[in-house]
Amino acid sequence: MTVDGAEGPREGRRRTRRREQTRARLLEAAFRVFAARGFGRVPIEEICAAAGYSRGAFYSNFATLDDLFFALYRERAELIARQVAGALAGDGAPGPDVRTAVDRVTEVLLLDVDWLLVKTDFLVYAARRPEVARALGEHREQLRRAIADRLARAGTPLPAVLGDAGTAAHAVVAAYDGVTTRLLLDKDVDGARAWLSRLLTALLTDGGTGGADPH
Amino acid sequence: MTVDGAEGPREGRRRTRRREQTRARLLEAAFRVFAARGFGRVPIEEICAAAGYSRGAFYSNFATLDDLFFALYRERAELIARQVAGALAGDGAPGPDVRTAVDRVTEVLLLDVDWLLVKTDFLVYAARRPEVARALGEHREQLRRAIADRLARAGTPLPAVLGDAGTAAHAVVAAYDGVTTRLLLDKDVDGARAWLSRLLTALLTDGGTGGADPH
DNA sequence: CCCTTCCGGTACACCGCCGTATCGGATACG
DNA sequence: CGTATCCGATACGGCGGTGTACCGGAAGGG
Repeated sequence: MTVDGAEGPREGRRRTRRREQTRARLLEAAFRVFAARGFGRVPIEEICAAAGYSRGAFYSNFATLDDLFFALYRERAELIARQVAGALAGDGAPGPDVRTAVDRVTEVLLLDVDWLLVKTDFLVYAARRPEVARALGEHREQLRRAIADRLARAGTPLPAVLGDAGTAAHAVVAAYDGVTTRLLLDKDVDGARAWLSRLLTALLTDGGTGGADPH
Repeated sequence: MTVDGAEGPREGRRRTRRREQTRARLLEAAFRVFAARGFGRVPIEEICAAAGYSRGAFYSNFATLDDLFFALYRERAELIARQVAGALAGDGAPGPDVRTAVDRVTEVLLLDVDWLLVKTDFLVYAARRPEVARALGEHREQLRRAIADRLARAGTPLPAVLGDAGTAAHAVVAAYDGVTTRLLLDKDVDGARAWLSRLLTALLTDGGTGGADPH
């Protein structure tokens, strides 16, 4: 009730230093454990152990395991989104060089199989929870729009079948998802990158040979 | 020890009538429950209840829940494979009408969201078990080859970027997987079908407008 | 029509994990 | 440097699910 005027981070905590530390460590450990064993097969204690804590720390920072999982996804997804946006915006003038942009984004998106594992876990998790599905859908939509913008900026001749940049961006996302599926099974990151690059070339250009040949 | 000569289905069971019945019912119930709640979140008893049995029936027919899950996937996957093969082989002469074949296969593959849910569960399950991943990979390879054959038989001009029919078949599978991912989130089967059709058209032809417009 | 064989129901013991309550030690503030 | 506050470790009760042992009764075989 006191009206101490300052900028006021007054809502909630006071002893935030240590807390954030452990929270971060828990999230990081959770990522490793989830990647290795899959969400839903992981007891809370295992994450705590991996992070070097006991369950008390967990219950002090998260309400439930779903809670942590959601937080984890949010954090990493936003990181990736920023990287992708950076890779898309950061290239030079709105040149028609879509290929370069494609390769750069490909590198960001298909970097880490562990992330793909967790992301897919999150997908099936979301698929059965309308609320979560909406959130995930919006996040994907965001990415899609970034791609569409970049495509539009390029102003290159998109194949007639795809129509506008928005549709083409959908195609790009679909290709990414498709390649991901295969990558989850054969774990061949380099092959997947090459293959995605080739797929995108096929989608975004009318003819023209190109793309690295798949391994 | 008696050598009764007949054709001899003598290995194992004798009271097979009832048994197969319950096994089938358990599998069917498991499919429903897994689709609704996801593998890994389902206690054995829930499946039994859905099938109208008690846990005794389960343990009499399966060793573990993983066991049942695997059997379930095998059964359904082979069913689908047969349907796809049929749809591909069953169309007329090796005409260049790839579009028709595409649409027909699309209908089979994107028929049932429940199946896609279970299939994706199985994917993440397999992604963490090399043995299972190999098996699943081989099954996909089989499907891929059927598609490649059909594509080769069509003898139509595939875009240069994709190269041979085998590569093009990979692209088809990737597109299917990609569309699946989105479908899991928005549950729009008709939209997904139209979209897949369009994607495949873009991939398999050089230019040419075509494909139903997405909803 | 008996009887052998097996199937599926029931009861039990066990274990893993969860969530909470409590407490000692660490940390920021005056 | 004292002290109020918070954080995370530990201990406990409880529940849910598993796997097994046992048994009654159904389904084929003769």
